[in-house]
Parts: sequence; C-alpha cells; structure tokens
Amino acid sequence: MKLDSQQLARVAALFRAFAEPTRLAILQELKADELAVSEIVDRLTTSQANVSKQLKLLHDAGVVSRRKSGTTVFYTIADPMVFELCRLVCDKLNRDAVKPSKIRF
Amino acid sequence: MKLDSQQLARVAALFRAFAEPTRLAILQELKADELAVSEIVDRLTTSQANVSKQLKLLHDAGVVSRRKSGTTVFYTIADPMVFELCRLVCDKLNRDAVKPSKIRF
DNA sequence: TCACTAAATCGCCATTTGGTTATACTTGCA
DNA sequence: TGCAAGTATAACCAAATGGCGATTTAGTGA
Repeated sequence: MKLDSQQLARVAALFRAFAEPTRLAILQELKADELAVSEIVDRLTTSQANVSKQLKLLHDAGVVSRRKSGTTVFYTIADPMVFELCRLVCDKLNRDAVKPSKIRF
Repeated sequence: MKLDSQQLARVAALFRAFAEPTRLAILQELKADELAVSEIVDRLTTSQANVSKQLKLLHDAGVVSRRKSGTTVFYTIADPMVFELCRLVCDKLNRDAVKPSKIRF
C-alpha cells in the first residue's frame, strides 16, 4: 500500500513533532507527571513563550492534551505511542553506537 | 532516566530523518526492493540531485545502506525499525482521523 | 584517450522554523 | 474595579533546510 503525497505529508508532520530537542525535553518531563506550563518552564532552560509555542505544536499534532484549572494549564502525554516511538529510536541509537552508553527515553 | 541535551539532539536528529515527505517517499519505494538511485528518481517526481541529497541524509542517519556495483549505487533500508516506526505513526493518524480512511506505510 | 552513464556535490534561492522580547488575554481575588 | 499571576500570541530575527540547475567525479567500454 502506497501513501499519496498528502498522506506522506501528514506522516512527516507527525514525525516533525518529535524532531526537535526542546520538544523532546518537554515530553521527557511529561513522561512521569502531568505538569503545568510554569512547571515545565522551571525544569527547562528556555523561555515561557517558547514552551507555550512548542506545547501548542505538540497539541496540534495530537501528542499532548491540555486541562485547564483556573489560570493554570496542565499538559499530559496524549498517546502512549510516544513512548513506543522513543523506545524504538533509542534502541536503534544504542545498536548503532560504538561505545556502549545506553540511552533510554 | 533522563537524556541530556546532547542525547536529546541525537534522538531528534534521527526523528528528523523521517520528518520530510520526500524522504518518506524514498523509504516507501525501498520498502519492497533494493533500488538504484536512478530507479528511485524514475519513481518520484523530484530531481536526481535531490534524491542523492536525501539519500545521503538517510545514510548518514543509518536508515539506509548502500551497495555499489559499477557506476550504479543501490540503496536498501538498513534497519527494520523503520517499518515499526512508520506503523506506529500511521496507526496513530488512523486513530485520530475522523474519517476512517486507513493509511499504512 | 575519449565518450558515455550514474551518482554525488556545489552554489544558490525561497521557505520554514526555533528562539526571543514584548504584548495581549484570561482568571481569581482583594 | 483593579491588580496580579499564568498562558498565549505577535512581531521579528537568524539559522537551517528542501529544492533546483550546473558541474564534478567515477566507472565502463570502444
């Protein structure tokens, strides 16, 4: 089964959500807990504006979901496929690595 | 286990290899067969220069492998994790889709 | 050596995008 | 109403990148 160019674009767009270190760092923080935007900002080394921007991107891609409580917005990983994806990628990087320094998301 | 910024960059780089429609189209063609560069060019709608460029990117990422025979260079998918990755992503897109038009890499 | 073919590389351009600062929006509360 | 806190958005910039045409490199055979 072959995907047409529009379908390939959708697949590419979803991959792109995972293709930036800052977004991966956000997902990594969300792995354990649901977190407020401000909590994510505290844990990373980038601006609040950037965190909001990347969260919006992840949300539009269906990767995270939001829950609003007062003025605070909590984010969670929306789909466990995130962990599967990251595991596959980390496993490959570990296989390819010359030095055996194991990484795991 | 938390990945540091360098490890996150490596993970992101591997995801980025899959984050473009043209590269996915190439991988889709390679799914069935090992193919020469010229055969890939014939099957797609982009230039030979671009196909070579994207193949180099995929090769550097460890996604495809090359075999040279005379002046012809054959490419293959180097790691079956490619199929797992694409299956996960397609499954998610199918889950999220309102209309049930199933896609599968 | 020369011509031919296949693939890779170069130089360039247009677009995308991650990041920042500044500003607007929303909600809770005095 | 007014203010403060938490998020989101706007405007902008610099860097990265996909794409193309042109050129170069490498292998083959006459």
